[in-house]
Amino acid sequence: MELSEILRVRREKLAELQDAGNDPFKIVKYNKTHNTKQIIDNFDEMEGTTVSVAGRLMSKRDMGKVTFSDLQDREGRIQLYIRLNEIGEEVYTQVKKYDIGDIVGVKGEVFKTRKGEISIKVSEIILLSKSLQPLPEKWHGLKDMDLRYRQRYVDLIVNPEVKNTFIIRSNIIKSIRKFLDDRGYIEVDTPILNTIPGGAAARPFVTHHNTLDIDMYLRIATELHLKRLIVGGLEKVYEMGRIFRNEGMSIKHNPEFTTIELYEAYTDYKGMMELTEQMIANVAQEVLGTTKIVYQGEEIDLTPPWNRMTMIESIKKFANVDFENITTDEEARKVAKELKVHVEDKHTRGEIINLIFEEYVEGHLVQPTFITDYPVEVSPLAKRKPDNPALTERFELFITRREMANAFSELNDPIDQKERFIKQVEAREAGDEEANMMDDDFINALEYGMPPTGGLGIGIDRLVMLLTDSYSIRDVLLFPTMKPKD
RNA sequence: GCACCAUUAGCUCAGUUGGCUAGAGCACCUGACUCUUAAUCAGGGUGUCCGGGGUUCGAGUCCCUGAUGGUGCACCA
Repeated sequence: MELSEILRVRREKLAELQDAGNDPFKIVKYNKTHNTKQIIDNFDEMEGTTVSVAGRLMSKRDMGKVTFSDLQDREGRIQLYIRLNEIGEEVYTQVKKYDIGDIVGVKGEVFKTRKGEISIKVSEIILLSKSLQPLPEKWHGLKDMDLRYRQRYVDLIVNPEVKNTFIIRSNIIKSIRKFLDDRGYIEVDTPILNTIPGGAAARPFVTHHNTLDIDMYLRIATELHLKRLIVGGLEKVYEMGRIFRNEGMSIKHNPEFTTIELYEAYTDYKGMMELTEQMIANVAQEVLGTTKIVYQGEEIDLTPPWNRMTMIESIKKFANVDFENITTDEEARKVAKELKVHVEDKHTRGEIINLIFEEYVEGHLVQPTFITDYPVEVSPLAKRKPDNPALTERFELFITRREMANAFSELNDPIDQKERFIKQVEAREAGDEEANMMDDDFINALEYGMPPTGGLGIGIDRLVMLLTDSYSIRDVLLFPTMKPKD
């Protein structure tokens, strides 16, 4: 295949270097003393000292016998001042052939130009890697979403805010770990390859194990394994990791995404509520330095305590219907019809409450709000409220109209749990592909006795979106799922 | 899954009612320049107009179809 001129020229430059015995790809290391930010931030102490830095050339201003260039490393950029007299004719001729995108190591004195820009007066420069592909244009960057997602490495080179998002993502994750570790939690790893996918209502990815000759499922949640560990006496556990759901993609859904689930013995959903607001506020404070943030133009106040409302109260408030007075499935269906919420004959009162909530309430929940007391029909793993067995000790957290967390007092009654699994299996047999499967071993674990336990799950990607003001989940995933081009 | 929009040079984008050899800026190439910073100055267009059909004397432009992406809806406790 014929290369365009722009690609051909760079390959020729590389071949020339190789022919002259200067193959940049044979260089194995470079000793740098500083990064660009250290020099910029500490200029007063560093002026006049000799440093070595390494990075990518991002621009070039060739003035004949002097060349200015900007070197970019992870922390920032610094200007290079490359003077013929300083480095000699032979090296300077090489420098003239350097391209934007090349990786170099330089040594030189820190100084400030007449125009006041902190720079390095280069005394030694060496090509550490040749770039054979031209970078996108210098002030518009890379805008094509398709290219940005498929070639994230280019996006990261030319769009600084992208790099920043993923540094914040890393800091958020570190901050969460520290928060939980400081409270005596232990981090665990449970299987991603499952023979029974459980802990959530979702369609799994199916794969095959050749030696065992069985189908296996990628996990859709970590819940059931983590609760087994509570049975085992680990008392406080968490797992942060990737889960997989074979469902649609959207601005807030990717087939693989990251959650944290945590379980703590001897507490309940109210304990989880406090932990949730403390943890998220703490993360925001540590990572962003504030608990008052802006998401897509809306101010969000993450300062605890957050709003709390039962699901039935929220429906009363936003749909003007009081389910305290609606006790039968038939009445509930009638109300749904009046509210123009589509329900089927099989739907029960609890399911209808949930459907009305989704239709009428979610869209109002901008500031952090805990919605509590979910119907038992939509909460197959949550403990019933002692004074009302139709409801569960559960909450979901909503911020910016999005579900951010889900938590409950964990159901530890093996007989009740088995009955709820049976109901799920019936739903599955009736065609609901997202209903839970029977997990006999999990029931067995509960039969040994699980202490009263609070459990919590948080969508890490959605939290990162919130804290980095990212519009799409794809903007917080380094390599979002993409369809192959051909 | 449905609808709408997009796809033109390495990148960011123009391209009129269907009309002559498809344009600009950056990048790149040649040359000048020892404090520039969107460096400047002089010269040079490097292209599968997303793919495949069709209409037409003539298609980047119109029609059909496919691909990928974006957005909305649906799906997703």
